[in-house]
Amino acid sequence: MADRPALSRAEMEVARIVWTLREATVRQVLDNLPETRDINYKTVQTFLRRLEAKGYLSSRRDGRSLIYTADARPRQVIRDTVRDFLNRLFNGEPLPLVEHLIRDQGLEKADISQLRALLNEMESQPGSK
Amino acid sequence: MADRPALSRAEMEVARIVWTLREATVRQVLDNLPETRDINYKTVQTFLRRLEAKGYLSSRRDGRSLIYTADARPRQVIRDTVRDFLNRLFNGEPLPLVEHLIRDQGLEKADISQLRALLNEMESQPGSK
DNA sequence: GACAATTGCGTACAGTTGTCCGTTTTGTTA
DNA sequence: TAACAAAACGGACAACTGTACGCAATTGTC
Repeated sequence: MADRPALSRAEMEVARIVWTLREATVRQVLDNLPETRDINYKTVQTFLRRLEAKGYLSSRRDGRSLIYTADARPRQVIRDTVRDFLNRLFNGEPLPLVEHLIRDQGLEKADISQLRALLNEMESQPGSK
Repeated sequence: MADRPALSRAEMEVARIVWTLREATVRQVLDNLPETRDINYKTVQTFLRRLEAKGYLSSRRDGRSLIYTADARPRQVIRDTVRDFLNRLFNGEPLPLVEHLIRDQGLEKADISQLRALLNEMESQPGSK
């Protein structure tokens, strides 16, 4: 697990899409960004290039295009990113953020029951770490 | 509610401390940063200066020192920051982040019951938003 | 009052980030 | 096969970030 340089906000946004799709070209990433996100093809291309340089993605050629795939383990990257966010904004404590999400970020009613189920599940199992 | 330039990660870290203390000098912010955070007095000073320039804090003089206080509404700033984070990492959906926090960020057993209580509370009330 | 400590103020600076352009290469199609 | 469209490649660049120094002014201490 090489120690890679940190991801910027925009880089993370792009990397996540590749991870979700499992693999993607510049064009596909562009198409999968939210419509509200106004961004140029070339810009996305730059981010993917940088992500590869930083060791987060690999690329292979397919005809005229490059296909990017995960190199670092996404799960771990997300965990680290969230942890950093937690440290800076919530004193490192997850619960206050959960509370904030529930109270201030419009968690739906349906989500609540799903959450409750998750809590039950957690309780029946010993700390999974 | 002026449209202020976004806060960088480090700026946010510093701003949050001022908000928590309600007001603070450079020295106080420095003292309230986590011990693991190795950072120079002058650097903190720079951040506070920039935060004022960006319209997030005001300062008033008290003898030799400057006391910084909130200018923007912290609640709103945090909400916006979390929302941005959510958009980039979790497709804008709060529930997956909550799940991540519970599963992957070591939520304690005690937290679980507290969370359950919160859920009950939410359910008894109509959407607060 | 002299000296040390503390603070503000101005300044600096390399690295990162977000954004994109111009040129070249490579499949595709008339 | 010549022309076209779509990509890559490589370069650019201003703004922002994180980090901190040096100096002067203020204040506390002996």
